[in-house]
Amino acid sequence: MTQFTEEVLVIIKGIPYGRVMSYGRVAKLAGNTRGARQVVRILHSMSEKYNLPWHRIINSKGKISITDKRNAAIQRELLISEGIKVSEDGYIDISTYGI
DNA sequence: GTGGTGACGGGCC
DNA sequence: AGGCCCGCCACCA
Repeated sequence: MTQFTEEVLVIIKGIPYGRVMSYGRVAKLAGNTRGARQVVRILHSMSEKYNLPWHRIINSKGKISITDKRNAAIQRELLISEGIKVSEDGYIDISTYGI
């Protein structure tokens, strides 16, 4: 467990209800501007056991970036259930819901 | 050691 | 917006 990883966990858990943040943004706040891919890894491996709001993480274009159709649909549902508007192809208005 | 692989980002059309 | 390209970096076979 590196320092960066801990920071990422704290930041992600700190994203308020109804807001979203991009991978790169999280990485930057955690202290590594180029750590977006590492954030992805952390989400993949720890989102379940650490109970992370992984659905509040989207890419810099404001779109759900998950390749797995199944999980992408789940993320969309979770966001909508938080009052966030998500278009059918997975776009979120980042200027409204972004941090 | 080594090469392929992403739930990515940014720059440039 | 969206496509293409390249840089990045931990992970895994």
